[in-house]
Amino acid sequence: MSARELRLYSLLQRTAHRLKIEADSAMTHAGGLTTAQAATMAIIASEGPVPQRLIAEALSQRESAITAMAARLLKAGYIKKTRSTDDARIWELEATEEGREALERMREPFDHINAVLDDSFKGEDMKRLAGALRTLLDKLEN
Amino acid sequence: MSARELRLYSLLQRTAHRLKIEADSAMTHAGGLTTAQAATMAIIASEGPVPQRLIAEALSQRESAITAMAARLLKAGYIKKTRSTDDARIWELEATEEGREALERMREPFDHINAVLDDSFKGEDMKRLAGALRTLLDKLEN
DNA sequence: TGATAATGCTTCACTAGTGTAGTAATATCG
DNA sequence: CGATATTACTACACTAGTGAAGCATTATCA
Repeated sequence: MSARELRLYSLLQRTAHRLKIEADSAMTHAGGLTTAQAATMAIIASEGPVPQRLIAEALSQRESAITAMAARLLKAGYIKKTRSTDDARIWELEATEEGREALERMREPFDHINAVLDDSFKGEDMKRLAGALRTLLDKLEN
Repeated sequence: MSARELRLYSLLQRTAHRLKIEADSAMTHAGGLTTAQAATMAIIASEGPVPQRLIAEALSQRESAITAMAARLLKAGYIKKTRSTDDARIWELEATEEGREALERMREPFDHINAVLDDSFKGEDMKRLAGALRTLLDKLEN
């Protein structure tokens, strides 16, 4: 079976897209963050004060995407930006108390998404799927 | 192993995102279409004159997304829109000769993407991955 | 040390999607 | 038959990303 026959590319894209919609719906319903914002906040909250470049790397995105995202999170009052004292080119992002609370509210809807996933394929299959995705991602990131 | 432990959600999103970038790069290099445009064109070209609603369904998208995409494809001269004679609410989309040619040019870059996929996991693994994704997608679409 | 390169971020125009609120056109039903 | 609901699409404001060009700041090296 080839990727072409299985239409693997479009299957992957469509599944990721639908899953994102499901997650966004659960999250905006719980109030506060979108999935993209939650992904960014999760890094900022756990990694302490973190330069934008590292966030871009962690999310496989461009720095310009983080500039825009940081502006939205800043406007919402979820993060604060401060210049690094070591290197004046670097902006460090840090979560505010409000940001941490918003992220905390996302725990439940995110559990829902994980439940959908856990429900779809159990144990060995799940591990194999994760392994396959990781292999592919590593290949794509060289 | 749970979805949470494996960070399956973010792994899936990130992999889909990176793969899309790879595909878009190959396709725009070959000239003409983006992956999103190619996906839409593929349906229009094979399905003959097709109402926008059906394209939205096939791609798991909203109709407003198809309105916008159709406008871009129309502007590029790749499709034509005609009112259905049966039902005056329906716009039917059809590929122009130029559109078919552009789609044809995407065959090679798309083969490249499939090669990356075929290269990442062979035979049984591939089939299992496709099966897992399909299961999940079906569940999400109810 | 001083010119040049590299780095971190921003800006801009663009694609691509959601979701909500519309507008015609068609279907349905008392 | 006419009121009402449904359908197919559009318009709009928004999020979220790319990619290229540009601007300070820091690093590198002849």
